[in-house]
Amino acid sequence: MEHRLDRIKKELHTQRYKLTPQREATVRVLLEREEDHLSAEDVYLLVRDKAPEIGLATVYRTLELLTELEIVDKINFGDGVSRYDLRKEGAKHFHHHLVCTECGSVEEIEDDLLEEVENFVQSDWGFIVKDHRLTFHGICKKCQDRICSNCEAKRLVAR
Amino acid sequence: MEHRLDRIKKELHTQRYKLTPQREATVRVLLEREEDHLSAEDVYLLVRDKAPEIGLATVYRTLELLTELEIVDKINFGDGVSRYDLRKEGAKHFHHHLVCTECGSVEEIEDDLLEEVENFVQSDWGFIVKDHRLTFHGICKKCQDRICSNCEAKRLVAR
DNA sequence: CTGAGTGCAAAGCGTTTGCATGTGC
DNA sequence: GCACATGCAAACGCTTTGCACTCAG
Repeated sequence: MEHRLDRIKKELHTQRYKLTPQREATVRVLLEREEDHLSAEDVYLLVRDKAPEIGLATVYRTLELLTELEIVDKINFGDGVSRYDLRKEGAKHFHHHLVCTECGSVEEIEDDLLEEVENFVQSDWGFIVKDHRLTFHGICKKCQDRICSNCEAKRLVAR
Repeated sequence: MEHRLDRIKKELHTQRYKLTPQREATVRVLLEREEDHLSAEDVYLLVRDKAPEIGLATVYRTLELLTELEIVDKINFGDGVSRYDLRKEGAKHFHHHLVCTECGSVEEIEDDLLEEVENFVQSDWGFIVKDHRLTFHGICKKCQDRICSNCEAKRLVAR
């Protein structure tokens, strides 16, 4: 954890950006809540616990900066809010998301599911892939159990 | 074309929605510009040519209705605007998109690239997939030729 | 010391909503 | 005729920006 914070600090320094307490607090929040998919507002509220005087605009500016530096990914699940997701260290590709339409929970998939598909797009369409976004919408395990007793069966038959 | 319009009209009728000139004009625009990925504003401007008195709010309401009826898909490429894409008739799945980061052009891929991936998500994660969104960001063929003479070579080596 | 960074409030922008009016069925 | 649909303008929510002030390097 501290290790990753140091890396990010170093990256900021390398790019001639100043290391302000606000920026450090924001990065700390992102590291602590890595599993979540926080909106700017979420981050703002959490950072305020550490640094009460911080402004929402600064959080936006910091998140934009971190996006430019490719330290976080800005993602959008179609609900009108941008969410910010720390990039996994050493990850060659973006992770994918499973968004539950029942409870709104978001799971992450680390596996590289798209290697073949990207090769196809590159060879058959002549499109150089730089980045991708893959999100599945559906029903998570927990909600299946909650709302529907025969979902297990459904799951096996589905598609 | 007329055939698809009739189908949509019938669908509206079946669901007890009124067939107003505004709704018909909006659907016509979507049919005519099927290949584009129009924003609500885009649709509004095009519909206004056919029905000058229409209001932007009506366009939004119509697009929302068509989304509910699964006649169009609301998509979001992360630029802060919702775009509306007519569903292909008889398509079992959503098409995917190639967004060029150079010129902003959007190509569509009809092939079902995700069958295997969805099966994996369903069996290994117990997540019932209802829908997906897949977008690749990168450089389209045209821009490759324009900005970079050795892109052809790059493309073959890439990844 | 100096310019990058900040907080605040105001503005921007896409989208939604309240309400009086209009119109398909 | 009547409920649904529309047009307009105001409201909304997220995000960006202008500006004077602050502080990291």
